[in-house]
Amino acid sequence: MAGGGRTINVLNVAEKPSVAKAVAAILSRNQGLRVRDGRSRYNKIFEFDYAIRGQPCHMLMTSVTGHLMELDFEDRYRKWHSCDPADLYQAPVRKIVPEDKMDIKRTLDEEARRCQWLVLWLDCDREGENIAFEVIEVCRAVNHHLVLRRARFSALIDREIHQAVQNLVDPNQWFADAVDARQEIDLRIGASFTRFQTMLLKDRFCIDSATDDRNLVLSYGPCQFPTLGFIVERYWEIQAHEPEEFWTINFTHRSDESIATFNWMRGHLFDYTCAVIIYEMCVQEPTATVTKVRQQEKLKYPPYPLSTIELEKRASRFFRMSSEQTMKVAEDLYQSGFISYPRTETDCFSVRTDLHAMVQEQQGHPVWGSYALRLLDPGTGLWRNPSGGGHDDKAHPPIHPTKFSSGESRWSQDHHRLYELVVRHFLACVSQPAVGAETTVEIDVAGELFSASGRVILARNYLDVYRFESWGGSVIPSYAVGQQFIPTTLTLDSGVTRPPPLLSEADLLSCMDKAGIGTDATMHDHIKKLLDRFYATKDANTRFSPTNLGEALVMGYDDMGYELWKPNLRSTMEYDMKEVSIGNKSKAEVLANCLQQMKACFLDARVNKVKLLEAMAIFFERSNADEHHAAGEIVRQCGNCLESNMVLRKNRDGNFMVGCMAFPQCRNAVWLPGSVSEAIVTSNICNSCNPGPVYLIQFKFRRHEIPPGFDVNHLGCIGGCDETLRQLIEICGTGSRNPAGGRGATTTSNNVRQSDTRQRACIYCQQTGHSSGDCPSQFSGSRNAHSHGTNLQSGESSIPCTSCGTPCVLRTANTANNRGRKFYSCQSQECNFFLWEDDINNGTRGRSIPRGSASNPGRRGGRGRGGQTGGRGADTTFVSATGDPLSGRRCYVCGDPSHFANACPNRGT
DNA sequence: GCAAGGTC
Repeated sequence: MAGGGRTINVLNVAEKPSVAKAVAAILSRNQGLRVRDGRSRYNKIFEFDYAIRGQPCHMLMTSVTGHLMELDFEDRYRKWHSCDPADLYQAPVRKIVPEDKMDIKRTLDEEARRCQWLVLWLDCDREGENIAFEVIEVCRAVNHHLVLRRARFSALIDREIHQAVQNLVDPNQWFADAVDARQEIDLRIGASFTRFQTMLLKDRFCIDSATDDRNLVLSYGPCQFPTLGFIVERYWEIQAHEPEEFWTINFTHRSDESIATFNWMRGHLFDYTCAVIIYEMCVQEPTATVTKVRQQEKLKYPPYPLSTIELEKRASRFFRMSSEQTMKVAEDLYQSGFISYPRTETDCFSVRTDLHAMVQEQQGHPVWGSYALRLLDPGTGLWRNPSGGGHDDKAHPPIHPTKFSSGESRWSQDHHRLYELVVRHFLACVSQPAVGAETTVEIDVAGELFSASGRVILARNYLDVYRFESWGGSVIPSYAVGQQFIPTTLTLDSGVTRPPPLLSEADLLSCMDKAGIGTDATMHDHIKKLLDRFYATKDANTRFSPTNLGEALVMGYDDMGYELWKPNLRSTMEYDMKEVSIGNKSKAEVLANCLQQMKACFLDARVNKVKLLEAMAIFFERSNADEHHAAGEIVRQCGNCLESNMVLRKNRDGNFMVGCMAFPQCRNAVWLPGSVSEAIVTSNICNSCNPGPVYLIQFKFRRHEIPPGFDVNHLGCIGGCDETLRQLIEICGTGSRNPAGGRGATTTSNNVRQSDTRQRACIYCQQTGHSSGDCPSQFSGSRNAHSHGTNLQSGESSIPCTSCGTPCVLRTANTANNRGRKFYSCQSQECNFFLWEDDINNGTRGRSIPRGSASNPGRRGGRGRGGQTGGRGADTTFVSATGDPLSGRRCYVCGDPSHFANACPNRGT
């Protein structure tokens, strides 16, 4: 770039009007800056003269508003019935400027024609780079000779902007490619699954949530579904929770000064007897000896500078504002100049930011003005340079006030609240942390350790301005090591574990942030979409529950074994995009790979659509239109409800069954041997079974799973006449599973969710249709799993363990909650099967309890996995707080010193 | 009538 020469026209394009204005003001130093309208009313054109490396330039500075183009399928694939949704994985796509962006395009067309250079001032992230190429495409189309240059800047600060324009670079194709790939994948997956599940389910079920079901769309998207997944997963976790009683010892001590509450350092025990024994020891020797007194200064730090997600989370927590409303109000405050750009990941201020000036602006405020004054007074020592949270999007600063206001007349309550939050948060960030003095005291009572702590606030500092947070103080008496005293109260108290709460909006945003679902600018959109699509609801406490529709969809895909509702898919895509953006992988390679996998997944989901239909049928009535869609091959008429047909189905785990189509109203089912690898309904009819016709099924068994003498191919009948099938069911068992706990059993709704009409299964063979009392497998001789290997005494009640086949013995519980209640427990050392006797009559098939949680016979797996469940902290291992076994003590049940009562094998007999 | 990402 040689200096001097003729003046050239330079078209500068920013991502949004505010950036165009700011850059123009900085570069022109407000000297000779002219403004005129373009074709779009929002996107003004600024004009000024400037020299780039000595080259005199007439600068035209304008903007777009985000993406200029949209990706969509070519016209002939746009109509929903125009093609098979599977075709959308290779249907041609194109980028076009949508109608509402045409006026911006016209401005660019007109201005680009008369310019020699195009300088791109888009945000310096991947999306910005992609928008840069959209602008290039539009401008180059009207002017092939344009010289293309990219300005790289990380903040709208004088030095940064001048430096950027003097050091122009090339646009980064890799960054733009990564976004192209993301757009295409999102479009193809979203459109194919949305069309598929909408067309599959909408007319088959009476979905009552929609007011007008002609417009009902059951959308699928790689961000909205994982977001729904978080809500459903937590909901299932709550459903699966079984309260457990626990016991804890509380100790208080009152002195002249105050009262101290000492917490048991074991936390709590689930074994009542163990707790009682320890409690009795404490009662017998109640003298407490102080073993430790620790005094510490504790600091409570102010929050990091405000990013979008934190703004949304805090507005939700402090004001119960929805993230959508927060962003709407923040946008308005930004547009009118009161706060900085509200979509930012950055949570640290640049060292060049003039923080003092920002604080000075606030000193006239009637409420927090005096705090601002104290901050500015070096004598108070209140000022502290803010620390950062380590995030920087290199495009925008943290959200902070940009203009003083003591409240505008047109502001709504939410405007007032949000502006106040932004200002107080900012003032807190540049303040000293609160200081407290904490005292922790540990005492020993009969070998048991207890602790208590107190806190005195020494300096509130930032808490004076950040009224949304508090830090409680509490006073306890003074203690000295070796001091002894007698408790004021010493009690054994019970409590129960509680399930975790439903996800709040702040929780949901955290989950999304952690899993990389959405961006700061779109997270609230995804949450809103779930509400708009009737997939979830939000209560007055900002907590989310899935609707029947949302739960059914997730359940359907879960039953298929797919994690389409989990965040992994998005994370993988994000990883691939990163690879494209740094040149490790090509766009074509990532697209081909991802789309091939997703198409296979789509085709597979379509084969297994019966899972979605079954899940929907749990919650919704079938509509008349469904008559034509049999979800399987008909085997016979149902002999139970006499209304519907029995059809052959394959489960997620690959096992076959024949079930009534009226499920869940009718739960008649015949489970087939677990060794079946293939099953096809034939047109052959059984000659002996009634009422007919009963169509024969061509089975293929896995060779290594059936005994010698049986053929791998078998033309069988499920009507009851088939001896071979009956024997194989006895030998190999069936593929049926214990229905997972925690879903569909407890919530009520006006939809069909039939927990109480569940047909009970026989505990021996797990078939429905008969009870355990008349199970045919009980009389069929030597192949019975439970007839061998027994060492039961005669007359002792037993059942076979449905987990491992070893006989279970009947025992009597001796815990506080269940004293006297009988239960079966498996005799095998390797198996943890457990079943309450009275549950047998409820159709429960028992459960296995994890090793090492001896006092926890009731926890059910459920669908909820991972994450914390409420309350269960300490296990019941009988060791002291230091980890040493309590010396000299023995199991109180059997006297054996090698273990304690909680691990005693004889406990409860 | 589908996605998610920009932004007004």
